[in-house]
Amino acid sequence: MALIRAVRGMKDILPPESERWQWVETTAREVFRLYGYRELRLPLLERTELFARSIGTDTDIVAKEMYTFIDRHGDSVTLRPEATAQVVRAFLENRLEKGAGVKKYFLMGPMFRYERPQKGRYRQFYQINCEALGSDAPELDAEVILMLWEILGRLKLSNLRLLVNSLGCPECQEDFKAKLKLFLFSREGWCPDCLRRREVNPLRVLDCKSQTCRELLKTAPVLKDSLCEACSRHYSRVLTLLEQFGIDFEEQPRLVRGLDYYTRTAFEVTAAALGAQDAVAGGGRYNGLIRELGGPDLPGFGFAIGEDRLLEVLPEAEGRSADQSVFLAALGRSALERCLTLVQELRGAGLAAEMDFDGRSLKAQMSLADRLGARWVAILGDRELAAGEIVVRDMKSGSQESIRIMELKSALKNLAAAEEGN
RNA sequence: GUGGGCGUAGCUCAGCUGGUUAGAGCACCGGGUUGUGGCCCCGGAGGCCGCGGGUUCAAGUCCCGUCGCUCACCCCA
Repeated sequence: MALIRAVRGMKDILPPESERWQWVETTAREVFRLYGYRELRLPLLERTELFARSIGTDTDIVAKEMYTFIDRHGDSVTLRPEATAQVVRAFLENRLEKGAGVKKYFLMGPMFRYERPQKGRYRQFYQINCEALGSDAPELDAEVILMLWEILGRLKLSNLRLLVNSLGCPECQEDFKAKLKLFLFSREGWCPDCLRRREVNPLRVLDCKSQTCRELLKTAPVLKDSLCEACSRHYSRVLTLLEQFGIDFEEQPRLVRGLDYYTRTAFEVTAAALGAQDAVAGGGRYNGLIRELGGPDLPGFGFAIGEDRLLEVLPEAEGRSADQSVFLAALGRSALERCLTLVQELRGAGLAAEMDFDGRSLKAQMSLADRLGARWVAILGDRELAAGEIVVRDMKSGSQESIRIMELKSALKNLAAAEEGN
């Protein structure tokens, strides 16, 4: 019978890889805590109109990549393709704007987009999201980017590039789009995709990968020149702060974002090792979004880390759990009985402890302990039982000694603590 | 949605121009004597060669189709 396979574009995350995921998430949580960000846990399913209204009907995400279906009640619902829209929805629905100061949230979990899978792109993929609502200060932009940088740094990621740009406010964008369109239609030789883009979404021509388009774009108008006074000041303040924070960044005047709601600061973190899908994180400011979704006119800033991609560039050695576990090897029936309670005592003391119930030979149990990655093995046979002792073996060094059974718990705790100190 | 590459053991892969019972390394199970893992030695189990059809005396090998994986385009985290 043919086995049932996972749905296309969706993958299982298994040990030991899952431990690396935990480590990434734990690290991010810790940094979020330091900066005052608190966790939001939101549904995977939202009403379809939420994404249509926020992301933009003409974007690819909404036009052809959403998992949308009609539920049993006849409502159109969609598996979230990104997080910002639903964070804003929850923010408004729960009246969180009444809170004090800048509202800072993070969220992690799966997102869904119906795309053709490839390296670094899955139909169910994971994001670590961060959103700060309620301030338009350039200091906030810079601080959030700094926080992202802190997370990436703690994860020992290197060879990353931070690309920054400003998309301006809707007025600047209007002005720029007009100039750009004029330019695009005054030149010949665009690739077929760009011929389409210059009609539908001219900004996207700017990051076309085709060689000929790039050549043509060299004389294209630059967003920066179309920024209004206020947007321009905001942008340069952000850049100054990033410099002060000692963050290496590159201005990327052609960086645009695929979602309609972005304004002013936009940024992306890329990793060359990833191949075509090289953005590990991306984000920016979205000053009109909250009002667009029916709320007050509040500004917002946020980013998303592509967790799957991040894991691909995470150094191999990082995030592996250290082996600190104990294996109890019992010889004979009565020893096994004694071990059953001992193993629980160890766990009660916070030590990871396991044993075998099948009455295998000591050799087999030692071998098992080794393969399970036990750091220490405690051996209990008739001889030890009679003497009230137990043998503790260090699996790394191979040395072992006999101690009182009563002292097992404290002895192992000391060993584990000593290990931790190194 | 479009294009390229690839489907042989749990994993990574050999298998020459079609020719007998399809191989290796790693992993797994057992053994190398009495109560001690890793290393070494010996043995074992494990494959409708993705699936369907065709050509042929003969197909893992050639042809067609199909499904899947993968990389790239598109788009994005």
